[in-house]
Amino acid sequence: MTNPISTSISSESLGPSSRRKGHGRVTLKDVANHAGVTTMTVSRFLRSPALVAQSTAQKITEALSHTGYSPNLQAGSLASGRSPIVAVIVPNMSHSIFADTLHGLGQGLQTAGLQMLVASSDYSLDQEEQQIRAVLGWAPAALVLTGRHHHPGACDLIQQAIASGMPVIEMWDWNPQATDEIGQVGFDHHEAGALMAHTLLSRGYRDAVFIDSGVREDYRAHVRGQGFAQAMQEAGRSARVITAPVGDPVQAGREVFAQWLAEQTLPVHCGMAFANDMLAMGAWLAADAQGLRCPDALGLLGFGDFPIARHWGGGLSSLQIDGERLGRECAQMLHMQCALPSASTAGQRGVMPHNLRRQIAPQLVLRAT
Amino acid sequence: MTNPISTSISSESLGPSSRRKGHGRVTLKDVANHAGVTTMTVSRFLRSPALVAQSTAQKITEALSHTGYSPNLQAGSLASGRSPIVAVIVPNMSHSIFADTLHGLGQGLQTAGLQMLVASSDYSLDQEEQQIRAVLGWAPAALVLTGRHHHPGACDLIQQAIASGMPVIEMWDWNPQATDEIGQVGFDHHEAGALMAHTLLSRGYRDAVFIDSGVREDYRAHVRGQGFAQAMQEAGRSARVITAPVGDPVQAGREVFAQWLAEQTLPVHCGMAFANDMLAMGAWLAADAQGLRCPDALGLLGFGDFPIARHWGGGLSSLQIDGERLGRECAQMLHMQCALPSASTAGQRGVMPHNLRRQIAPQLVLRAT
DNA sequence: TTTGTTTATGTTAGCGCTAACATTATGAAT
DNA sequence: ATTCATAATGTTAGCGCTAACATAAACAAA
Repeated sequence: MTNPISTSISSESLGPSSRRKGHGRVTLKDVANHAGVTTMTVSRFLRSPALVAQSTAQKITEALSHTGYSPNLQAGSLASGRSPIVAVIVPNMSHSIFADTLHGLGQGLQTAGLQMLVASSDYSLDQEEQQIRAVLGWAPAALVLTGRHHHPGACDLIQQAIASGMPVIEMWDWNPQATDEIGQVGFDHHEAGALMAHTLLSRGYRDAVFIDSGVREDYRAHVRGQGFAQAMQEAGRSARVITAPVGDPVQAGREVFAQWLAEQTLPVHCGMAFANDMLAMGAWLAADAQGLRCPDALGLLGFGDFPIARHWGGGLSSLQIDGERLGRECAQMLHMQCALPSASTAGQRGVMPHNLRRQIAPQLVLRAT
Repeated sequence: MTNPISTSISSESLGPSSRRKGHGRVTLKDVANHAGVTTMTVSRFLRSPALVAQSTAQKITEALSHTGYSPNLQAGSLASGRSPIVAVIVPNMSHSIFADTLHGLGQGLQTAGLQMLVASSDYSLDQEEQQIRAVLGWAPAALVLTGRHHHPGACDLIQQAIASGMPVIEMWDWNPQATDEIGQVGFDHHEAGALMAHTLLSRGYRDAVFIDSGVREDYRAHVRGQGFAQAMQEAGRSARVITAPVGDPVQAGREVFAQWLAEQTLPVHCGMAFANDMLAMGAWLAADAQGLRCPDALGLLGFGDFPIARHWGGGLSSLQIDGERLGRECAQMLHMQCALPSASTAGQRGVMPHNLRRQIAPQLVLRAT
């Protein structure tokens, strides 16, 4: 009796010719044996304690702690056809916006006892399809994707998933034409771009440009650029979009600004909208070095409102997206759909009261620039 | 024949009295029926194609694409006792360092066909234990934790996991006394703190303070503070550590600096080391506002070398930790241990050639401050 | 031919759990 | 008592897959 815990051995006698031995873990059977009941009773106790008698419950509780039982979720999910896993695919988890989103999503799911299987597609639709295929193998309770554009093969998988009753959410974007069965948690990037244009114009800049991200696959940034350009055009102004180089975004912002400035005839008085705050910060640095101050000579408007933005050069104006809230909203939407083993909601799966759309409106934050 | 795909129906005739119907997915059986072989042959083909005849392989390939089969990983893992899941627990996934780490880890695992189940403990050891318990239910291929301090209950779980042959890694820290069976990927925070002290002293500051994080549970920051203080003491200087307020770290840096400055008798000439770059940036702002310039009046040394650090006020000096690399190193270490179904490595699990330690040395980056 | 060896597939029995039904105690109503 | 409802537990089968063994076919060696 060196170790009182985990002395239990599965399949009691371990018959001489057992063709397959367990993997050494404590199983329901161990607990049941210890408590003097069947596995079903223990299972029932774990699932809905109200259904077992007080006296039995006590014995089981004792047996559980004595054996140190931890349920095998693979077996449980396989048998019940329900899984506590939510699969999430983001383009990149080190970008602060997606990191925030994952954080919010994770926290939100946790409270519902759901777990998060995460993969990053690295902004590649091909990879995304692979990932979707891989995670669907777990028959997750739900699938959370980033954006509305997917590889055709991925679309098939998504359709199949939806058809089988699995909730699917596209986040960080807004697709009014999406099937009513795909959740949408995000905002319209075209509109966001337009908002940036209008903001700059209303602040008195006669002209404005959009500095787009150099990451070719970041189509949401490009769409903002298009929205920006269209709004400018509709206002009768030039609709210029410049693409920043790839690499360190702050440096890219610096460079693209310097390049742009070289083409200008002084004195400059222009609005600049950026695909993200980092680019804006870089531009601010380059401008500041040239003695160009905001908001007189220039109006800089970033995107994302990263935590440092408020502290940058007296305050960088930006379009704030609350990534964490976005994640939490996804989680909340899933709470309603993944109705866990709450016997009441049995029957139909994926009870979606049609409010599968949550618009997370960007918040305009005007500061010194 | 409206839909050529997924016309297959499991358990062929769906006998009149089948007590349990499948969940509607395409199963191995469907593929096997279509190809005219048994499920075992299909399974074998998927696992090690070399073992089935050319002609059969072709029929199976055809059947696979015709049915759109996607394996049920729950069932597979349950039957084989192997799981492609790696469970990862971080304190917070929105902090850029951990986000970078997750990114690196995710990318690294992906290449090995491993998937990542992520949970964040929110810097709470209690929550961490819960999470560990939850993820262990999936009998993951490995467990990756952050830091070397855990709840006693968690330690039991970890020991049990190790005993059952599961690779466990503690990252972002360095515990020379750890069991040889717990992987260590990180660095010694005490030493890192000492390095910060020595750096400031060698730059000519006669005195220096450490600004600690206000997050009580961020013990790694506190340990750096202790290392800093001890090194200062050993150098015969004052060993002052000040704790910043909680909340927006940049703001906290501002405030803590202002407070500190109020206690000084001018002119100031002091080194300051910070628990992270954000705090340092805040202090820089407050100092700059007072006309105190670096490196003459002050020597600021951040920690983490966040991407903006190089652009902050002409360049913020910092101790760089490559979070992404840290994650990749973890992944690489796991590659070796989670030897996937490569028949050759059968037999013992967790073949660890004792090199379960990877020191990720912080890199000193000296800039303007 | 017999025997052995290899190659390709099939059979059986489970992995650990839970849905669905079956059964037995327990008490209340007739 | 008899009947019926309810509460508490047990039985059986099977989720979809794979390990381990068994078999059959093909060919070489004796």
